[in-house]
Amino acid sequence: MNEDYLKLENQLCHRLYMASNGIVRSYRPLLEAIELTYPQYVVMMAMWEHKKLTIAQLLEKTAIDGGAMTLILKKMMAKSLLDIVKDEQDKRKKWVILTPQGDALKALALTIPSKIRCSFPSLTVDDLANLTKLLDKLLVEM
Amino acid sequence: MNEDYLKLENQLCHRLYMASNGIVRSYRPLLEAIELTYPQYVVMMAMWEHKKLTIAQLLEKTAIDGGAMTLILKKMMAKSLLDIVKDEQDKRKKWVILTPQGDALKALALTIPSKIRCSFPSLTVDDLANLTKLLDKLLVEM
DNA sequence: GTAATTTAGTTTGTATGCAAAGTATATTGT
DNA sequence: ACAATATACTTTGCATACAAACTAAATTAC
Repeated sequence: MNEDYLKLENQLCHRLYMASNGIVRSYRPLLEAIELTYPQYVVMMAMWEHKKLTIAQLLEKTAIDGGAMTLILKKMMAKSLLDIVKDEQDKRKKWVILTPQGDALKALALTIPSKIRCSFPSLTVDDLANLTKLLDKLLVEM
Repeated sequence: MNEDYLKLENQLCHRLYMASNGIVRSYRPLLEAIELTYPQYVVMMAMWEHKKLTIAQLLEKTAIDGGAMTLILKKMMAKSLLDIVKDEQDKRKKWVILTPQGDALKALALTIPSKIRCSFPSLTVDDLANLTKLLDKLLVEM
């Protein structure tokens, strides 16, 4: 119960908090160019890959909050990136469907990952792999 | 420019996003017991260590947004955890000062770090050290 | 020594995370 | 069949991140 345990400098959570905010900050200028916020970009990545998902599946894949998702999907539908249609069998379900415009946006996003990668030159490929592995180990316990 | 680069599964940013939200989520029940939000806890950790900081110093140490900080400090002052006083020399500056009540709260927070640690048993001490090192490497480039 | 700039902090507007409550539909138990 | 429960999603209220605009005070430039 050393009181150093409460020093900010010793908090993994604070590093994660700063790193997550910082990463999103570094995406922002790139995403502004294609008029997406970071969570909207996360939704688009899921949709580019799967083309069609229920809202529940999208929530599970993106880990975005459900309440926020409703608003995010509304905005993205208003921009014609997605369509949302009710399931005929189970009327509680809704399908999110990638539109041709949404799919076309992928071409403009393709350069983003490498640009971001270039913002962190000191991190080696090994560093990134290790960080990924450690974060996955953390994430499975949540 | 492989299109796998846009798969959610391959995004470090998304892992950071989920890990940061998840960690804050795991602190929430512990912090509710002492009526603090996570950013308020971060402010308190800085104040427990330094007792007295200008708002600018607090912003620098916590990496909390300036606009958000104004509101956070107002709430914490309302709870008598902190006082805020203007600097006599430089009237732009304000000092944030830990109150005795704020200092006393530290005793109730002392058990938090070890409780959080216990939520992640699969992460070894080495894992935590490595994660810290890698996040620091990322953070210096921001 | 006054204008221009910088610094410290606040305010405003938008987007999100989250809990809790609410709505509608489907499933289960009996 | 019908009541109780569970599932899918939305809404509401609060806390925060962030950019941009703003105020006030200090510093710099000339």
